[in-house]
Amino acid sequence: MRLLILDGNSIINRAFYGIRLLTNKKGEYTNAIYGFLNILLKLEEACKPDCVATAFDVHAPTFRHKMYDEYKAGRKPMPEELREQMPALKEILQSLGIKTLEAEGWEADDILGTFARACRENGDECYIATGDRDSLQLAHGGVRVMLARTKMGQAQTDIYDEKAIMDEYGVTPHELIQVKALQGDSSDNIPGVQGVGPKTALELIAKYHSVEYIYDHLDELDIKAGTKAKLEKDRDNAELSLRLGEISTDAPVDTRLELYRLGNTDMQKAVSLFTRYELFSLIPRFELDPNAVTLTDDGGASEPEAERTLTRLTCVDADYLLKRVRDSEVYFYPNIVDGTVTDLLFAFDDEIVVMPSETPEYSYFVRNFFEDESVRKYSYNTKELHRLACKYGVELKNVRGDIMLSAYLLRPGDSDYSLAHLCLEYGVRVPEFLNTLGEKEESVSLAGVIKPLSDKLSKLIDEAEETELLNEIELPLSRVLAKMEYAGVEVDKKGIEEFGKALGQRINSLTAEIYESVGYEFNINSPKQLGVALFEDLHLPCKKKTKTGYSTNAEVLEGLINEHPVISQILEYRSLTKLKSTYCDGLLKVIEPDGRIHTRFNQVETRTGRISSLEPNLQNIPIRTELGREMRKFFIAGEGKKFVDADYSQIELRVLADLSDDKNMIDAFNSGDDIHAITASQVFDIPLELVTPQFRSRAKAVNFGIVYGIGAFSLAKDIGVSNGEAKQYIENYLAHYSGVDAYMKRMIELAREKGYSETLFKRKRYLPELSSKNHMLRAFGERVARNMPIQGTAADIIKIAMVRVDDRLKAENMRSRLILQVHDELIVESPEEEAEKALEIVTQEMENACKMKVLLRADGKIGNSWYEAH
DNA sequence: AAACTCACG
DNA sequence: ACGTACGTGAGTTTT
Repeated sequence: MRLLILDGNSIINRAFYGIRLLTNKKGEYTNAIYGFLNILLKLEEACKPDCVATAFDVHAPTFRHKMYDEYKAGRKPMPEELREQMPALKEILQSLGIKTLEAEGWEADDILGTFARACRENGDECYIATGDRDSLQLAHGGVRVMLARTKMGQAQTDIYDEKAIMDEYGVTPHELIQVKALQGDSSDNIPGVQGVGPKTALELIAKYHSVEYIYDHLDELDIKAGTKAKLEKDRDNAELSLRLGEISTDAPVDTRLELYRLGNTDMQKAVSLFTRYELFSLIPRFELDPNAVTLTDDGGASEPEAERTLTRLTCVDADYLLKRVRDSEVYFYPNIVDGTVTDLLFAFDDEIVVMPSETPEYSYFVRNFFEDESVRKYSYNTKELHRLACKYGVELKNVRGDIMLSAYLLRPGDSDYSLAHLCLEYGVRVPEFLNTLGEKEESVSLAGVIKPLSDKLSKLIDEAEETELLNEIELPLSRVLAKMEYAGVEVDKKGIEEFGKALGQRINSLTAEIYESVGYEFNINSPKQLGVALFEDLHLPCKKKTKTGYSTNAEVLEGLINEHPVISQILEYRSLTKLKSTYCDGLLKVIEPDGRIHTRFNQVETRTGRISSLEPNLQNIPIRTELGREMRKFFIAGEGKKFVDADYSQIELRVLADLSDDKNMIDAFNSGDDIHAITASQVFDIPLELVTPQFRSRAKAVNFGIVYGIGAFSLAKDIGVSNGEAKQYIENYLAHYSGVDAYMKRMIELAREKGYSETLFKRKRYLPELSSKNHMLRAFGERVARNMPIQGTAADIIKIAMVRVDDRLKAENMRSRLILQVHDELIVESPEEEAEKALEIVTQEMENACKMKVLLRADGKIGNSWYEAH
């Protein structure tokens, strides 16, 4: 038989420090559990054991004293975030049928040693898994030690047997104890011989094999006088160390291997624990069957749902299917391959009807089905369906539900909204479907979950009071976004190419100048090489470090600008290469055959409710520097058209004024537009007419800071004043805008009570961080509790505006089209003769999207390019 | 895959 | 005593 036995404490420690802190939605830490189970899988895969056991330390009551010594010796006590995870891990291991072994007064490695001896004596194979090199001494007589390492987040194991240890250390495993007795180990309180390090110790043992022999023959041996003296002086310590360093082999544990055989998984318990700790990706890897259990809404488990048998039917008669869905609620799943919708699969009770994209009638069916207003449609990822509708020149009408959008509203921090994953999270059974060849057909199974998931999620959305948000904002928005993606934006390809070429030339000459300044050639793009060049070879003062080396970011470099001429060359190099690679080369790669760029808007990405743009990201096209801004000249309106661009003026601050109901701030907005100047006048107590640009800009920074959940330190850094001064600014601010002060406090309190923050439109963000024992995390949660309602409400408002602009353009039969959104800015491409009217519509709908205590102002402009229009 | 840097609101 | 503002996506290098 083959046994795998783990040093639980050692492995969970590696896991904890190797993976960043993770929590489930209740705020329970899970990173060490996740990491441990990951390593366990790797180990099982590597040695294919018949039996598995895990050993944990249990210290005797006298441990307290030892702990104090250890603490003094520099060993850190187990952090609270890790301690909390231990009981959960043990429970999970038990549910997987893996016994956990503990013996009071014994350490885990003594238990490992005991099993190693038992296996040796009984002729069983033994694999010992640990992160601690001390256990290498056990690797003899057929016992192997697997050293677990977490290298860059990846679990890795190295297997050591007797030979591998000889090869690496030049001594036998048992002799490693002798080596350690001489060199000592401060973290284990093993004194060793003062002044003898690993090198000398290894040398001595390789030559003489044991501490005893060395001391018995000390006079005769050929050892350097200095070393001899040290050995003589610490003889007692060496002998004590020998006893301390040897792992026991007689811990009181039951070593009968048949007790530890794999295969006694408590499926229900395991699945519900994996679900509770949200270890979804591990469920299939541990070969757990998510259908073994049905989770009740409160997180408990009940008897599994009955197996459903699906029948698959390929539709051969489009009219028949059209008739069958008329006047009813229809649940269907679009199969998406390479980003485009192919087949549509309709779920009727337990019959799935497939409309394959290859059928001649597909196009006829799609047009009629999409436009049929009598069908109440429930599906998944409706934005893709709306895009398909654009392609066919029709509209997808009467969409009542989108599982992806509902799932996003319920848990906006998740990163995986695939149907399979949602079924795990919400405990929906995935019916299996095998075709006539006996192969699984995933798309059929997924079609089968559309209705049960829709039902479950819509109930939860209702309970969260997010039904209106879903129906009035997100669902209609998905259609608008699809149309924007479909329309795309025209770019001047030649212009970008030439700009890129010019940048390339300047980059080349800068590169040469930088090599000249530094004195040799290196990769300027490598922060590592650049750090060496600046801070070692040029001896520039290093002010900040990252966790891997020198920090070379723009802020650091700007601080060094007077130290050396190469700094400004590097800064220019950085800004030019960024422009060239991300914007010129990057955009050229994604121009489609129609000469336009079709970005994709992600509606289910941000935790605050904003949308994001990807492949390419058109929400971060340069504007802050003049050269970067040039890029915007290449985004142009089509032939005979204009860009109509409108952006909200200070929407987040206006939202804050409204939400906080701060009389002073509301008055400020209603009395004039220059909010930053008014703030400066109030915070710095100067008459409005006397506010200098410098004070205005400081006030602006304070305004931003307030929205972000400000700290004095960061504000000070941002505007270059002392810490105390920044603190004074914030205090003055909150004294003048006392409504804001009270509001911020209320937001944190409310979020702590409810466990989430929410926007005016009830969009929620869950904040387990607020109940964290970690100060940093909790402080972060508090900043988010202040920021999310503001950023999120602003996001909700522009979404409403987008839907209304789209509706108006349609209602007025216009050919103008919304094409881009950049958080507080909307861009419409408009036939020249419609531009003025489009401008009026956009600004009007933006300003009236939401009735607030202050006016929402939108400024608009018309131009031939994005550069001109913004 | 992670770290670093930097573009935007 | 600690580390330091909210929200994103992409290119490059390094492990």
